[in-house]
Amino acid sequence: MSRPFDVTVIEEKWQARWLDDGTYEVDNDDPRERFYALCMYPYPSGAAHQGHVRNYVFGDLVVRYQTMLGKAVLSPYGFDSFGLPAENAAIKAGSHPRLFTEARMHELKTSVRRLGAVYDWRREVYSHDPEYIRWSQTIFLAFLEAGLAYRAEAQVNWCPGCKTVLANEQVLADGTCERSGDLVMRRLLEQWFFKITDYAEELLTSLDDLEWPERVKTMQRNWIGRSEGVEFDLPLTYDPSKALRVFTTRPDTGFGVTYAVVAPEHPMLALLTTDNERLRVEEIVARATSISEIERTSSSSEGVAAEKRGAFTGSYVTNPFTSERVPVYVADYVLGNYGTGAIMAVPGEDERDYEFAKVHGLPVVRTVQPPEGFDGDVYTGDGPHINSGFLDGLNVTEAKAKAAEYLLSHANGVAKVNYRLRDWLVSRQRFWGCPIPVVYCDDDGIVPVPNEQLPVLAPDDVTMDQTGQSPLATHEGFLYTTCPKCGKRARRETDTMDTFTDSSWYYLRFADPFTPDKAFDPAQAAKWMPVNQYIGGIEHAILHLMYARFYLKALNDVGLATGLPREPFQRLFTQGMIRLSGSKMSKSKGNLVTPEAFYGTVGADGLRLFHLFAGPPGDDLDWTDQTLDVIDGCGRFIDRFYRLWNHYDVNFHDVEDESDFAVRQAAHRTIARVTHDFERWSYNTAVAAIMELLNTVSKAARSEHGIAPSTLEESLDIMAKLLAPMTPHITAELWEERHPDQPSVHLLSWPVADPALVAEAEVTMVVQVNGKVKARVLVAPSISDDDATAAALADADIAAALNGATPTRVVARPPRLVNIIL
RNA sequence: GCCCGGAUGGCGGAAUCGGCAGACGCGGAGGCCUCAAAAGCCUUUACUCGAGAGGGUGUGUGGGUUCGAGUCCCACUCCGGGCACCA
Repeated sequence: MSRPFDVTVIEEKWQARWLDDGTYEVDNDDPRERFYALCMYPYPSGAAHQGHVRNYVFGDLVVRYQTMLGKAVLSPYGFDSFGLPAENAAIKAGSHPRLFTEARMHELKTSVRRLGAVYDWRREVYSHDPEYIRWSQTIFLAFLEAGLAYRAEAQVNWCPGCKTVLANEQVLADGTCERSGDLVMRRLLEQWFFKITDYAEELLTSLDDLEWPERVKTMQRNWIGRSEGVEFDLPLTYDPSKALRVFTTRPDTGFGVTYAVVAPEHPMLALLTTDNERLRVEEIVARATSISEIERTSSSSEGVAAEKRGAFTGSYVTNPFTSERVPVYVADYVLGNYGTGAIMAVPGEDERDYEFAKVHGLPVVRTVQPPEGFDGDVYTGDGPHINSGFLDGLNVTEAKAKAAEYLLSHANGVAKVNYRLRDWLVSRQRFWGCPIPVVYCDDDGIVPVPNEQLPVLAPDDVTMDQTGQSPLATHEGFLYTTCPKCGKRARRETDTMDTFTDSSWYYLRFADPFTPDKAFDPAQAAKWMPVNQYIGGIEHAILHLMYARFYLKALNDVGLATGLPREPFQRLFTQGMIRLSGSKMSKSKGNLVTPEAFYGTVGADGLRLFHLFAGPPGDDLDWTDQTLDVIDGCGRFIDRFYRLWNHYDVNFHDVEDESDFAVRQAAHRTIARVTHDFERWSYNTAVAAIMELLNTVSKAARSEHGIAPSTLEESLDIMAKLLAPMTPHITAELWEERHPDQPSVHLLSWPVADPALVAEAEVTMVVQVNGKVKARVLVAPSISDDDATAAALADADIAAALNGATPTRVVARPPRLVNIIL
């Protein structure tokens, strides 16, 4: 498309200007009201794609808009620069991940600048910066000292092909390794954990006060998975001094317990297993621990080898409700790391127990009377209890309370809250991450690396080969060191931290990136925290956002964030994904439409306007055949604005008259609309409002009657200001041409609508007869019910529609509507 | 299976508090300008009956509440997402 101006020259001029002038640099002692706007820490995967563009267009609009509102806006940028893709690329190319990463960082930085997004680049941070590593390690050691970091054995994802542990995200939905395609195994390994479960309750309850999308909050609530129940003892029949401890949320179904189950990992399993049953039990345990998680969890749905999923242990326990003995089974459908790792099984009221009972021929007792007509096998709803002794007749809620009370006094029962949330496994057997700063000494055990020896950096002279093992584990210079306590030879930890640790505190370093002697000065960070507006993709709804919340709470508790809020992100906006013919647009799918394709035609401004206009920011965006036409339309709009600005085809009259008043009203009402739309994240309607205004002003200016110069100038200035956060380049350029004596449009105040012009002298009131619109009359906005009714009945069209009939009722809702009922 | 979210013209979408359904844009149709084209500008565009004036229908389906429902309530269908043996 041909443009009436040189888009590339203008855009590059202003991008250089903003950067060189430090227009969006902001100091911590800035006296203005503060606003912290932040887009999620990006992984540097190369030049920006449309997903990035969408993210940064919204972010940049917030930054520029809040600046025009007179605030000191913190807008930092940095890179989540550790991670697997760089490591894999380096292995493939036989080079160092740093080279690959820094090249990608450069590309991404160049392309966000080309988009016109503005940042305080002095504050740039990136995860693999030795300084950043130092503070990441300091935080780890503070957690270690506080007992929030600990080492334990854990079942992890093990890829036999790569001979390494994988993160959950690296395991595909079918249970195979994303890289080698091997079936991922479970393995018991010593790993580092963060005690996020200590914060389960706070992470859950403080969600309530966050201005986050309900969807994200719900996902986090589900992930935390709070459930209230009772933990109690099932005494062993052959030795009642010993007991199997179980957790249940349905103590009311206790009379229906016909067996008990322990997880294959349960510590009492050996004790429970009798010689006769040992072989079969060991089979179950071997299978459960060696097969993939997917295989273990999917076999029930497919009914594959159902009888192999569990076996009788040979022992019995006593049901405290009935005093009857029930068999104890081992089964893989009970998890070792939730609750007590053992359950009471109630096949009458639990689907999973029923499935198992059916296969193993165990009795089913129903304890809740299902409603009439219920024909299922398992009833989990409410109803009066039956077959339940002292609980008979009670509903579920009543019976739960009474049964819990009974267990408290008869079975060492205790009310208990369990969470689905697990501790955060942070060890990664990877090279391209932040090294975990501890050493292992034969005499002193786990010894933290002392502060003055930080950061612990991975050596550069490594060969990234295809063995799949981290080169740290075999690099003798790195591996062997001296124990900080006793001075003897000791081994370094060769695992690195999950990269989610880096993105859990970067927003704090952004607030105070210059402090040389600590991760951040809480007093400085407190000036900006919490982030006023956080913007990112819905795909981080659980992991990143949960981890970052945990970090700030933990940093508070270990004394590194004293005086800071406990929640990092007050408002969150999650933008929709870009889809191309139904699937997510991504580099790996090779279906990218790069932003570069548009810079020479509609420019960054046109592309930005498209992303704002295309639909609600939170909705997914379908990239279709029509999309290119819409993008052209956005460029066309900018051209029309440019031409009107330059008085192309405009007729003038000298003195302002009624037509000018109408134009001015439209302009001021648009200020009100756009401002309101910005506040409620409705950018598509804000763009539509400005388009409407341009149509109105153009029409007036091109009419034979023409427009007063003062009216045109006022309207154009208003439009330029309203457009400034959306299409920053062209508005800056035009403003400079017209107002060379003034500061840049971006440094001016956001326009305020004149209330006198927003107010309406007359409004259109709809008159209906039996709910159908029959006439429209002009009335004063403040008209009374009676006057509105009178005005409606006086209308000629209404008189005709009534045709002499007498209304049975008139509903007057002035000034919008009067409805006459016959 | 459970939990969220959604369904409006040919398309993306608008309707903020229960009150004119379809703003704005894309696409289409017709026209102006031009030797011609591109660009630009103007008109028109939910469906349907009608030459027209005008009428009827219409927000996934079926009910309900109300003077009035895209909006609220009940039941359902389809689509998208999250979680998925968490006892």
